[in-house]
Amino acid sequence: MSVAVVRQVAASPRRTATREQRRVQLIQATIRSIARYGLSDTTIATVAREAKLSQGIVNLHFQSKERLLVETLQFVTDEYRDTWEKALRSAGPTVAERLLALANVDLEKSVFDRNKIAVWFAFWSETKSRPTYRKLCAQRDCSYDAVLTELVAELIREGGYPAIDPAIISAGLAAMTEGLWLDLLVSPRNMNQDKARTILRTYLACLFPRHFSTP
Amino acid sequence: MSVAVVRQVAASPRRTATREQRRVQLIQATIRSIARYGLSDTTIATVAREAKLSQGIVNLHFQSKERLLVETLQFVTDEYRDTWEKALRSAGPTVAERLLALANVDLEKSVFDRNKIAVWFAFWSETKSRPTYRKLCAQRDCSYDAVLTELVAELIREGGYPAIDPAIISAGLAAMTEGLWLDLLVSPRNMNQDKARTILRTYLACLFPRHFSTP
Amino acid sequence: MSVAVVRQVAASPRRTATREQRRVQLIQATIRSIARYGLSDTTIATVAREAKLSQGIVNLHFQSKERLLVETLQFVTDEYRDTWEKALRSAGPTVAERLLALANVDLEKSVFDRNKIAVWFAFWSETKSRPTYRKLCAQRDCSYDAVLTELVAELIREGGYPAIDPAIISAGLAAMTEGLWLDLLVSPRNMNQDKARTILRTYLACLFPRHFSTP
Amino acid sequence: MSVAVVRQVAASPRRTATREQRRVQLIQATIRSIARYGLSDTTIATVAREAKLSQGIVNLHFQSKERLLVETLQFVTDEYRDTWEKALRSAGPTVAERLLALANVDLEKSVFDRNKIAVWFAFWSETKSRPTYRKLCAQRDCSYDAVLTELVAELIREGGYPAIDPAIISAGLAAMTEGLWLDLLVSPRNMNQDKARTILRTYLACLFPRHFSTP
DNA sequence: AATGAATGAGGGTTCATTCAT
DNA sequence: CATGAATGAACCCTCATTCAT
Repeated sequence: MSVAVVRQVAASPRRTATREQRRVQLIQATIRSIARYGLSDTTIATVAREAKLSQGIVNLHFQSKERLLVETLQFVTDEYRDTWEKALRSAGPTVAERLLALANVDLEKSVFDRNKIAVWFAFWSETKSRPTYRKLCAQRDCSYDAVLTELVAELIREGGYPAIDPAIISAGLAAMTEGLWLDLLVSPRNMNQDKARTILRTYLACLFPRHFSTP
Repeated sequence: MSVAVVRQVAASPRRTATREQRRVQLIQATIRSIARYGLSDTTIATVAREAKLSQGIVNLHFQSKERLLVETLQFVTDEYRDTWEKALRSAGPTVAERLLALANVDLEKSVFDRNKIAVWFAFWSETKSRPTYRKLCAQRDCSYDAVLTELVAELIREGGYPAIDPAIISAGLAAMTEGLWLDLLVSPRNMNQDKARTILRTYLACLFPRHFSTP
Repeated sequence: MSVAVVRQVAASPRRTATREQRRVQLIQATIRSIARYGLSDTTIATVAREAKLSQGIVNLHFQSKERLLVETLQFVTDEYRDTWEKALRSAGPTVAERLLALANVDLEKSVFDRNKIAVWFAFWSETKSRPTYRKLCAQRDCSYDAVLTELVAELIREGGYPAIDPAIISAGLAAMTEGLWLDLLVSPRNMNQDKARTILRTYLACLFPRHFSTP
Repeated sequence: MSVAVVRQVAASPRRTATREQRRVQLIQATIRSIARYGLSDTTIATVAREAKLSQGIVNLHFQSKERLLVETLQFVTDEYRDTWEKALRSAGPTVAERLLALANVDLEKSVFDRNKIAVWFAFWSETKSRPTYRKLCAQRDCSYDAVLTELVAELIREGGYPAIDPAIISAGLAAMTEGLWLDLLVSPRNMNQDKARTILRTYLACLFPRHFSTP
């Protein structure tokens, strides 16, 4: 993982650290800080402490705290897209397999993680007052939704299911996983990966009984 | 002394009522401020300005900003519970009607509102770093989920649907509405009350085809 | 003096201090700080310390350090104009008396003072990079020069001196007093009020021998 | 090792010359920066940028910002002395010619220049809080005043003017030119070389009518 | 000799809190 | 009860200085 590499660098803040490496290191520290202290208690000091670097370094590499946050959101967004694109590429050949792979990405260990989710919610919660965040967050969903809708459409055709607008189905699917994230965040005792998967699979089995079975 | 007088006045029911009004006034100003500026840009000054009162008033009535926020969350939570309890009371007699009424509460005009939702997300996002918030938010879901699960269970029995754990169904339902809130928050152009209702109804029709029809 | 009043207020930072009084108090503290530490070593902290008030007070009353400085320059400018206007009003009736009174204002004890002069030079030195300062400083000279030129013109007419452009004479006079300020600032041992007065009187005696005698 | 090579090179006269060139380059960059941004906005970064060199170079050659500034003042002082000494050497043989030459130095194109004057005022303004600056600035005037006073004394003797203390005259003359600098700095639209020369010549013609004519 | 990434003290500013009125 | 001036800790950011390269 790139995190490991960064950690290594953090241990020896030598000149060898590339400009880009430092930026990633600081972004990772920002993510940890948001997860740990929340967005409104994340300060340049907490980020620097997480990165085990000095205070001045953030403004050296990002000019301002605001830019650091924007680039952090950008990073998280990119990372998320990379994850599901990769999952799609390594999925089985059938439409059902591809759909399940895509849906499961959101419940994967590295994604269905309270720290990561805390970061998402931090940015979402500021979405209304900060147009920049909203745009970045909206972008995220755009291509994801397109792919999901396409898969749903194919599956409906393939399975001869009643002709329902696939966009309605895919929106419901996406909404459900996001709601499951919230449950993990707020009620971690009542939610876990298995349960989330069961809930989602149950939904899929209900929608596409000829492709998925009830868990 | 004036202290005695004050005590006396404070003890009178009329004064107490006024005191309570001020608190509500400030809590609503807090909600407006969070919706407008975000939680991390909500200051005592923005709250006081929204309430058209002086700076000192918040600490006078709530001792600290932290308490104001907690009581605001409490208020929002109570309001939400009141809303769905009332909806349930005024719902039709059948189980299906009651279930639909409950599910639709989340998509009601006064609830499915970007300002209100922005407040929910603000608190949710701090949930991980502030146990107090988490408890209040978790409470919210507790009784709601119990009622929802019970309704789902009854409907399954009533309709002779395959025996699936009703908790799994109700969790999925609840998750979906929360995900729809997120969509409204982040992509207001792609989401609205009608679409949300269609998505939800489609899901219900799929789950309980003998009770709900596809929209 | 208003300074005395302010001092009194500074000793008891009570609520009785008017908004305007506080502003004046802070401006006076700024002047002392510039005189003592120089403009580039004048910080909000030094100003607050001089005023015996807390750090936050400057931004409370002036929003920013920049505004405090501008208003300080404004204050100094106004004060200077008041001084010479008052001197002119209380001067004798003859033109020569009025001219001497005006010229002597710059060498008066309250004006020909290293602290005050240090403040003038501080702002003048930033004049080139800060248009706001330049405008305020240029304003200062405007009306002063007009009055001085007028007096010179009358004196030339009255004394039947060779017809020289009075603006040239008055510009020279004004320049000389400013140069004397510099001497007091840089070489306080070689310059003092008496010497400055002698230099100026010698110049006037040379220009207008029928009105002024060599000291 | 390369260290040895470097040492060797450093010892060579050619390298020393380069070293001196770098220092001058940096001092001139400092002058430009002060003229452009003002003393309090002149940072090591602005100096390095003006010199088109890296950040670290200033401390490499001057150990500290403070020393750079002192040496810049020293440089400016030396340059000024060189200018008037040269002017004196290339002046005509008569006392009047020498006096005029000396007086005109201050109004010469290379000296009567807003950038240069801005630098002078920057240092003068810090004179009160920084003894080092004051000494350097006072030195400047010392020899200049001596020469000027001597010329004035000779001229008085030569012309048979009334016996006035020549130091009083020369101080007035010097003060006037400094005041003219201020006018150029603060009111560049109302002042220029020609006007300044006229003002000064008018003064000289008034003092020494048998040597100078009114312009 | 020269670079420029990194540091951290200290700058201006914000803001929760206090308190005299 | 209500106000708003005042406080000072803590924020973000700048910048003189250091040092590995």
